[in-house]
Amino acid sequence: MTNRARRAPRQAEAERNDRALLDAARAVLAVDGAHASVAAIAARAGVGIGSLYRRYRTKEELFQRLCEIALDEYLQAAEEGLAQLDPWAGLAHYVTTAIELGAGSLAPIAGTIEVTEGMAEKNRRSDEAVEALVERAHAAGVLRRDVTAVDIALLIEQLAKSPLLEQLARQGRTDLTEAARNARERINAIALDGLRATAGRPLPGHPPGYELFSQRWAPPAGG
Amino acid sequence: MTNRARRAPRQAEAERNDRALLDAARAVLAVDGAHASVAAIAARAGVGIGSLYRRYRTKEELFQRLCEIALDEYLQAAEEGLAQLDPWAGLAHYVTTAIELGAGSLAPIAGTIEVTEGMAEKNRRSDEAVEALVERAHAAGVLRRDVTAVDIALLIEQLAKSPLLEQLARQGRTDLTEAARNARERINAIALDGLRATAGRPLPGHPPGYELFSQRWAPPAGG
DNA sequence: TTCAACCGGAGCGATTCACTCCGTTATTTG
DNA sequence: CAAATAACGGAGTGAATCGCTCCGGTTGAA
Repeated sequence: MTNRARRAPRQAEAERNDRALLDAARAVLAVDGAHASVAAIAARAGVGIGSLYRRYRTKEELFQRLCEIALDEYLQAAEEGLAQLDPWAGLAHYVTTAIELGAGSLAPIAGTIEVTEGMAEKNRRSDEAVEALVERAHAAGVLRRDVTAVDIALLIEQLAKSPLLEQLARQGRTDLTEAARNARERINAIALDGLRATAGRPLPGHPPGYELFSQRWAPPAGG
Repeated sequence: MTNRARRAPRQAEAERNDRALLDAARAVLAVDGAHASVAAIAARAGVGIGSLYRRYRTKEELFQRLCEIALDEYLQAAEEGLAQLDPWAGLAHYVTTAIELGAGSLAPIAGTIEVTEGMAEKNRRSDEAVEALVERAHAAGVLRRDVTAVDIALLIEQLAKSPLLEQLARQGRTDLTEAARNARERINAIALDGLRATAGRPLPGHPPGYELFSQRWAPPAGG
C-alpha cells in the first residue's frame, strides 16, 4: 500500500529548531524563572508552538530534557576540576562553573518535574565527583576544615539564582547586563575566598546532612 | 440630621487584623515569592479578603506599606551596627540582619511597585549609614580593601533569597526548616568571612557603580 | 510535479488572579 | 435589652494567562 517512505523533506530545519528550542528555554528560564511559559520559549526560539509540541509531548518533557543536559554539564565540570593538578583551582573551577550553569537552567525548575532514572544516575555520579574534589582540597589543606560537600552544594544553589540579572532583563536594561555580570563575578569570588583555609572563624551550627540537599529534587507538596 | 457618630463597634478586631495582615504578607512572600496572591495572604492572616481590601485599596498599596516597614528596619539595623564599638562586629550585624530582613519581605517585591517619596528617603539614609559602616571597617583594616559598599549591598541581595527554604515550604516539609536555617547561617558566615581583610586574592573586574544597585527599585519594562 | 513531513499560530477549556458586592456578625450606646 | 452601625467574610465577576490541540499552509526531496 504505502510506498516506501520518503525521507523527511525539512529534516535539517527540524534539527536546527530543536537546538534553538533548548537554547531559548535556558534563556527564558534565566529571565522568567519558574513561570516561564511555552509560548515565551517558542517565541524566543523563533519557532511556532506547534513545532515545540511535535518534539516534546509536554512542557515537563522539555524541562526534563533540559535537566539532563544541565546535569551532564555539572558532571563534566566536576571531572574537569578533578583533572586539574591544583586542588584549590580544581574546586574553584567546579564551583564557578556550577554557579553559571545553575543560574541558566536548572535552579528554576528543580523540584517541579518528575525525576527520571537518568537524572538520578547523573546526580549520583556528580555528587561522588564533588565529594572527591572536597576531600582532595581538605587533604591539601587549602579548604577550611569545617566546610562539607553539602555546604558547598548549598552555597552553589544559593549563588546560582541571580535576582539582579533577572530584574534587569525584565526591565529590558540590556545595557547593564555586562556590569551586572561583573558584579556577580565579584560576589562569587568573595564567597570562594570565604571557603579558603586561611579565612574565617569556625562556622556556626553543625554540618548539614545530605537529606537537605537532595530535597531539591523532590516533587512539590501533594506527594 | 445624622446623630453624633457612634464609635466603631469592632475597632479592636480591626487593629489586630491589620497586624495579622502585615505579618501574613511577610510569611507568604517568603514562601511564594513574587506570585503571592492576596487570597493567600488573607487566608494566612485568618481574615477575609474583604477585610484586606477595606484597609488597603489595592495589592500594591499593601506591598508599599510592607516596603516602608522593611526599609525602616534596614535603617535601624545599620544604625545599630554603627552603635557597636567593634567595626567588624558592626558591619557583620548589619549584613546578617539585612539578609534576614530581605529574605522575608523586600526582595520578592522590589521592582514591582511604585516607589514612594518616603521609601526613597529611607533608602537614601540607609545607604549613607552603610557607607559609613564600610568606611569605618576599611579604616580599621578589618574589611578587605577591594570591596565597596555596592559590593556588599549586592551580596546581601544575593543571599537574601532562600531558594531552599522556599522549596521546603512549598513541599510542606516543615520538619526540615530548622536544618535549612542552620545551613543558611553557615553559608552567610562563609560569605562574611570572604569579606575579611585577611581572606582572599584581589577581586576580578572593577568596582560596580551605584546605578547598578539602585536599579532594584526601578519599575518593570514598559517605562 | 507530487506529497509526506514539518511549519506556525488561532483557538479551546481550565485555571488563577485582583477586586467587588452584599448578607451576616459583633460591639457599643441608650 | 434593643437598636444602630462599623467591620466582617467569602461567593461571584471579568480579565488575563496557561498548557495544549488542531488544521490550513509551506517546503523540498523524490
